[in-house]
Amino acid sequence: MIDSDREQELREVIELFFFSYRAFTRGPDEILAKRGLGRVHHRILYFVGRQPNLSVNDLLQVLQISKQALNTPLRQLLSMELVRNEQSKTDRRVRELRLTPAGIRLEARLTGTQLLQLEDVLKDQGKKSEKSWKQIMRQLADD
Amino acid sequence: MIDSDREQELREVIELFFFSYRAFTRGPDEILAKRGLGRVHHRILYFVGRQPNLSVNDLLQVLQISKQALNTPLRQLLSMELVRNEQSKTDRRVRELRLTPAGIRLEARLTGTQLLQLEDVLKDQGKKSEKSWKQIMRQLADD
DNA sequence: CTTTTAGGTCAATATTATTGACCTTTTATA
DNA sequence: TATAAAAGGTCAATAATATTGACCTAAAAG
Repeated sequence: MIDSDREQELREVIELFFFSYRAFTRGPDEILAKRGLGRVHHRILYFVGRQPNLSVNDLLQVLQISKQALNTPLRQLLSMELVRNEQSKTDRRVRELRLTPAGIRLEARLTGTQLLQLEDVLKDQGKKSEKSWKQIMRQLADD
Repeated sequence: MIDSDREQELREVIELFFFSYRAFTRGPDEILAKRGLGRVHHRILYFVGRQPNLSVNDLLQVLQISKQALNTPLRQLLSMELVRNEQSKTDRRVRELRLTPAGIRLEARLTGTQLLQLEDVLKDQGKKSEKSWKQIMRQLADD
């Protein structure tokens, strides 16, 4: 059992998690909405940008969605020429995904709002706080 | 413009945010799914529990969803007798929401998984890290 | 040569959300 | 007091996003 005062502190954490996550996704969401895109499109652009030549299967592992749920938004990004799709040379079943120059630009705009948000907050808090934040989040993510 | 090494550090933050949020909502989501409930039901239970006698309008402000999107899950919680709905004495247009004993128990189970997760992580990290985490999240939320 | 893997796509369905319209009850105000 | 505004509720149509199941090709692995 958790002590009641302690529980109140932890409930603050829960609420901050909820409100900050919402604030953090608002920037990209607004830009996406203007183009008729959704959060999954951003996630695809983000992870393909971070790791070029990512396979479709790897992307599915990261996003934890079904192949069919990925298919539509990925196809849209391909037909908008924001993402490219090339056959791997080592295994020709595999499609390696990369961002096109336009894809790189859109990803930079989307993620850019979040980078600015973070830079703005973290410059006030110091390197040590940032490390602590990451440690906590890493442990949560590894659950 | 943001320095490229700095950008990599901030992209780590973005990814940790994504992965930790997903891990953090998994516990309640699994319990909810067994009862045919969704994340909104948890949010209703959570915020009504935190602030008993919350009005429907106040709840809408917090959740930032439409009245119609709240209506169905709230009605379900009322008919399952997890939430109660009483006319305010000072303004009889207003319905004050409260958890029933069963609602309190379910909310405790749902939020309980998150409290345990947090307690487990934060006990390793110390009070100071916890304060830093909250500071950062508060600033993000207030954006 | 057969099986498995990677990828793709169609169809049916489910969930969750939206906007718009319309209703009652109650309070506030011109 | 008559009327406007606020709080709440609900129906309908639609949209977005997801699921599962089925089935297909191409290429690699056994």
